[in-house]
Amino acid sequence: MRTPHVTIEAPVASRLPGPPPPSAAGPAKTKGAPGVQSESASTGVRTRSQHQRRKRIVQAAAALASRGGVEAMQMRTVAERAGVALGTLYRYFPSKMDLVVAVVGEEIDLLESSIERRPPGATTPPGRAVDVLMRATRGLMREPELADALIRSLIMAEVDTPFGDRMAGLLLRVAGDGLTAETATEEQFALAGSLASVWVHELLEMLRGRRTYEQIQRRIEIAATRLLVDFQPPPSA
Amino acid sequence: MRTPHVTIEAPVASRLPGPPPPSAAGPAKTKGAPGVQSESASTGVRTRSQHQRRKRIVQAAAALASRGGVEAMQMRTVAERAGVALGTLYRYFPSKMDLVVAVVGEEIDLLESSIERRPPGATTPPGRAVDVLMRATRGLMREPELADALIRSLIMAEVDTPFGDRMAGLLLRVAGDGLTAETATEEQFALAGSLASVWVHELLEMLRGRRTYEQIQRRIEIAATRLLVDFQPPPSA
DNA sequence: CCGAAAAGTAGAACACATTCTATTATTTGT
DNA sequence: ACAAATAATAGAATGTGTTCTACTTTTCGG
Repeated sequence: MRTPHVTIEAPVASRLPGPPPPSAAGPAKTKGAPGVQSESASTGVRTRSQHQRRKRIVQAAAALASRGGVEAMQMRTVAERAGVALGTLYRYFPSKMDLVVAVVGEEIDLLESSIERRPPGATTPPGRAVDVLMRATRGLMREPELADALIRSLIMAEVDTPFGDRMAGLLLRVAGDGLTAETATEEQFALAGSLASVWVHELLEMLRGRRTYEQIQRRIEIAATRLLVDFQPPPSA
Repeated sequence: MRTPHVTIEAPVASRLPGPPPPSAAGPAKTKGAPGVQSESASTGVRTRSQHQRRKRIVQAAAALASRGGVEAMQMRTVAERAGVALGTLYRYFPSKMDLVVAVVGEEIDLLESSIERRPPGATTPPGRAVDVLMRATRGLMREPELADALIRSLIMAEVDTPFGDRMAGLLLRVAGDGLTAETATEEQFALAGSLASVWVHELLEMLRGRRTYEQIQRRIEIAATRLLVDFQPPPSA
């Protein structure tokens, strides 16, 4: 299982071979066509009660993680708090990591809707990117234990981790004023991705107690300024 | 223990409170002068046999990790292969992570001496940085299991992780032609650090099978070009 | 409504990091 | 060289993720 690939293989489509139920922590593969995609079909869910269960599980997990971090989020405890059997929990989330990924997914959803509600106001691409990243930073700082748990686990995750990609996409959108993974050049995409990874790293350093909020801001600004120079707002040119 | 800090406290000097013996997984602080460095004083070791033990342990650990990755590197097995008791192993390395850090330290040492032997030939700062990073990448690729194990563990590590810092320092040296953490500006240091974190991230993606060597190279080049623009070789100006 | 398949449950079982205990070397100060 | 201190050892014990078993409900096609 823990075999690193190194050479890309199949596009890593569906990871879970047999698992029949909902599961599909699969934050998905940037759904081929950005059209619809009823979450019922995608996740292979059957009934509504399964959605309920899944939600209860993720909720319980998040609540526990908000307290003592990943270690407080013990599978037995999560199952108990969610009112499901341990076996069921494992049916929904084949490993603790998958559960963590699901929790993170919700957090990112939150950030994205927050961005939509109140878009970054800065006038330059780097400015907007920094704005978004620092907003995300503050959000995560509110629940240090959870943030710590989530970020680390995500990095460790064997499962498909849309974290970096989603962040990169988000940055692309706000920095490139409407750019998407499709309309951006490969280079721009790479740059957004780089900025995202710098952010993640700084966040980790902060959680380790080796950076203050201000230091992170400074470093993110420095990196963003360099990395996003070519993101001149498309129209004005 | 798993409490993230968020607000910097004491400069996190010595982590191990009481542990009397060797320990000091401390891959050291980029030895001031690249000259000698009797490994006896630095680690606070007592006898020679302890050096032997320590070395045997790290060796056994590395060997095991080269095979099945972190999971093959089980503490019991390491202890056995190294010919020490489990308790002793834990006396030297309070946790598996510490052991991993030690193994990584050796790898980095290897890279550094390789760099010294054959310095990057490129003429631009970004070029030299890319050279070094890709050389490191190739080195790690030779033992994917080990690389995977090491990188992940390092990122997860609660312990002081000189990884990023050492890499940043190394980049600073090769890119800024002789710059050190001391002579560089805070900004340059931050930029080198950013590049290092981008590299680590790309490496992880590769180990996950989501990047090819070529893609990494391309991305590193893109990021390095932007991040190291101000690193103009100091003299020519 | 019936029976098979799928999902859920309770709880035992297993694996591995980490800790603890009792005992036996080794080292060290004098 | 001797006693106290320190290191090492063998191995049991603990904690938590993960797996497995046997059994009960739900769901669903007919």
